[in-house]
Amino acid sequence: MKTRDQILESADQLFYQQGYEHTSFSDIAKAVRISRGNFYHHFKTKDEILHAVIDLRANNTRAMLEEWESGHEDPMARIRCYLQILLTNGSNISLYGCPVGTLSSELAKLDHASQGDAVGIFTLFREWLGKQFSLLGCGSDADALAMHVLAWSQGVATLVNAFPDEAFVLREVNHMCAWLQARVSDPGKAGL
Amino acid sequence: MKTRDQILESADQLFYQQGYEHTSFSDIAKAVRISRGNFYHHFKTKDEILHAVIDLRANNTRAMLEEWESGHEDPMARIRCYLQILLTNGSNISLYGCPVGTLSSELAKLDHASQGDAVGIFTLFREWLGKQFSLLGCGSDADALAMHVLAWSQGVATLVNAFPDEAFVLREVNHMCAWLQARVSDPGKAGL
DNA sequence: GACGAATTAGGACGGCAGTCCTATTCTGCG
DNA sequence: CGCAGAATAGGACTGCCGTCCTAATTCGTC
Repeated sequence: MKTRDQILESADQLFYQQGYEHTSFSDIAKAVRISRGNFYHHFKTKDEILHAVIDLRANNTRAMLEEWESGHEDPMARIRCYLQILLTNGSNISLYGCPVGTLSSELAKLDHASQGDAVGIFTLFREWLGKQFSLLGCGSDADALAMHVLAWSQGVATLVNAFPDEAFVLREVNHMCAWLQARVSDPGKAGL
Repeated sequence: MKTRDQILESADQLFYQQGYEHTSFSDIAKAVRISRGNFYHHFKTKDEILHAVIDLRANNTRAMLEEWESGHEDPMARIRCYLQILLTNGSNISLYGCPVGTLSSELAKLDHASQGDAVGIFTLFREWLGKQFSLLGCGSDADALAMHVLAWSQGVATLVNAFPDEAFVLREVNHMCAWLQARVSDPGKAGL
């Protein structure tokens, strides 16, 4: 495996676990077991690493979304795949929050130039969810529904990070699935 | 106004806008227009300032909750007060996110000793909301409903920070109010 | 007005951050 | 083998961080 990729992989993980600003070159160097000075050959600045990490995450996200799409014919089942991450990634989320949301929030506070790129990952989910709702015949509500699902899952991630409680996540995911079912089968009754 | 209080007020604001770690002593000194060395007389460490800021926020929160409680007889109206902050504080939230959620997330990543205190502010809202749901006759569901409302609002705050869009917040708050009404008047139909 | 305590200013300090340079080692290819 | 270019190690450099000290000033009280 190329050193550059190892750096990216470690940076990706450390940025998630410790935050971007709190992660130093030394931290990454220690993780990759490489000398500090060697970085300069692969990345000229810390911002450049961040940019590459966001790119990596975006590509991974795209691949995941495509996988869900090719794995399920039913758009509802696809959306459930999205909701399931809260459970399958539960332990990480309760420790570090959602990788997309926390990075976006941190960069917003730092007024960092890459904040837009981080939001871009949100946009991938937003448009993908919107597409699924369109396929379900939600028409002009599709984007609003996508935003609603995004917000819901973000909130659960934030809360479980504050109050680690697996039962809470399970309850909320079930609630979301039930709402999804009701909303699609009878748009009037389920609100929004 | 006492210097100590001015420091706290500025630190409170800067921690919110820039994050705890990204805010330096110099930043606060500049805001209060005080010499850097003077800090040591009021606070021995940065952690001590953070602790005092969290205390301040907790007290402000308690006061706000009591105000809502004494201002409205109807528990539903009280809960709506909570939901309204998303609108009245909309511009700050879209710029910096929720003060409670973002601080809690940051401290979780820093593995900071005060993270528990920050979560304590969440707990204030949680228990207050739970109390209102109890008064509405939700019995053993009260805490779950409180967590649900908390998660919902957190998610909206995170999303509007990523996608500044006032219409989205308005839509979600209306949705929440409608859900609240439905859930209380007919627990079975509205789910959870 | 004088004195002791509280407050303030200014800067010293050690440490680590991000950046950048240079000398050395590795690697692929004629 | 020999050589050019890539990759690596180690450390120098500047600058800011949090912390802490000391001297000067202000302030309340007798």
